[in-house]
Amino acid sequence: MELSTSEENYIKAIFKITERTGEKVSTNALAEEFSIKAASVTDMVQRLGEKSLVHYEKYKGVSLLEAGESVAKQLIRKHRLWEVFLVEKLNFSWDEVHEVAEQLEHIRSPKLTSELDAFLNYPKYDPHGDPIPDKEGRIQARIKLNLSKVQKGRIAEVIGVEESEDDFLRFLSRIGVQLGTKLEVLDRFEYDGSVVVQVDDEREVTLSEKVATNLWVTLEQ
Amino acid sequence: MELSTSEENYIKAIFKITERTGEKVSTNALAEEFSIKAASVTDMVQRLGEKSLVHYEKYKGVSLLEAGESVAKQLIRKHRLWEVFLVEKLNFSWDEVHEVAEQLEHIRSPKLTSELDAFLNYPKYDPHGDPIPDKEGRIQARIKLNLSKVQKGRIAEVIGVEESEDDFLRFLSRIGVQLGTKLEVLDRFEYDGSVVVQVDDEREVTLSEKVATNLWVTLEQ
DNA sequence: ATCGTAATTTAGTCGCACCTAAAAATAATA
DNA sequence: TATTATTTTTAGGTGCGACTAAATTACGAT
Repeated sequence: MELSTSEENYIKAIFKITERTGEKVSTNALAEEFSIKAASVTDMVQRLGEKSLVHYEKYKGVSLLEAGESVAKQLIRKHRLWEVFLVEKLNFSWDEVHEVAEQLEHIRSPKLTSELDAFLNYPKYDPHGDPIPDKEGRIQARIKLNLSKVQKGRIAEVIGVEESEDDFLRFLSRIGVQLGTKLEVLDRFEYDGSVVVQVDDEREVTLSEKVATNLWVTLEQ
Repeated sequence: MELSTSEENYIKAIFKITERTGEKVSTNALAEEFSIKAASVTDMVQRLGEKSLVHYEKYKGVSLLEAGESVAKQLIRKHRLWEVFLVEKLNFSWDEVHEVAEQLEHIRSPKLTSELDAFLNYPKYDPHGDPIPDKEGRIQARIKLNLSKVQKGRIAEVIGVEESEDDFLRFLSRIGVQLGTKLEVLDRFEYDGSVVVQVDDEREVTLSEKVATNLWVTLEQ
């Protein structure tokens, strides 16, 4: 079935909000997401319901049916593959990619997607550390958390940043932190939120709370 | 000014048809191009006229104004850059690229275009041998003609193919012909349209009329 | 359990990009 | 030149995806 860009965006948003809240998605939540009016959302979700992409009951919110879920996963796959491409091949920084990837994800061409995947060497995660669904929509989940939440003694691997201002990225490169870097949390100071870490079993560095909350990591084991 | 994909497509088509015919473009010609009705075209060219992208007079056809021409050239630039990308990096063959490039050319991101250009090493021509406009829309013209039209004694450089069936591409690679190959026309047989060429100052090969008309070349000097 | 507020839907409108049918202008031909 | 044929435009209509205003439903507090 051929979907419009708008329809695709609704489906992706429903997926995203469901993932976050676990609940059926309200018209208001979608209206909020797109900065449009709830009445417009009602229109659209009714149409998506007729196409059997979502389950919709008046006043009770909307959830994805299987067909819709598969559409959402393909979109996320394309979005994240393009993000990898933009960062690795075209010198985009982590926070410049989103807007362009929003456009690129709607390009229709199975060959384009699979060849891009191969060209990028079948990446498993995007530059923000989020997993890239495979052709069948399967997602390699891993727990993604803030460095500021990691307990003393644990070893964490850097998988992304929250916001990537130039200045912050320069700071990271100066202390030798990049994607894949292992950080052992040696100590945490609750009173100012700072953390002492050992970078790649070598240097010891103290990171401010701001830095720590900007770093996405995953735990070893 | 933000243009819709449709508006962009009209502008590109007007540019293309003007280039081919040299005349003002008729509503019918555009209707033909998009397989839609002339009445719909009238609607659109009126809107484009109000936006000062085209010059339009009732019953007299339409032509691009400067603003429109610049839009057209940027679209052609993006289209051809993407074609190079698809062929060189993603293993698309020369005749698979058009449809996807039609979609990709509408992506809005100046950074994407300029970085892609750099990533591809500032190509001057696309896989069909057509020139890629630079950032300012300037086009490096070169005369593109069929190998079947080249006079005896002249040296021609292969710059593209018309249709690229797998079988034809395999044949080319077998006789050592690829983009950039120099062909000296040793002889031409008018009665069956075949041509005898010397490939890269080495092998001598006879090409059928069908092969010769499928090869786009440019002349030395 | 009821009442008031917040959330949601319905009804009607608008621009875009197409359509059909009919009218008008232009071009071709006798 | 007059008539016919073709091209183009106008007028009015449709679905999409947004809107506003008004009606309806659901929910939280008393």
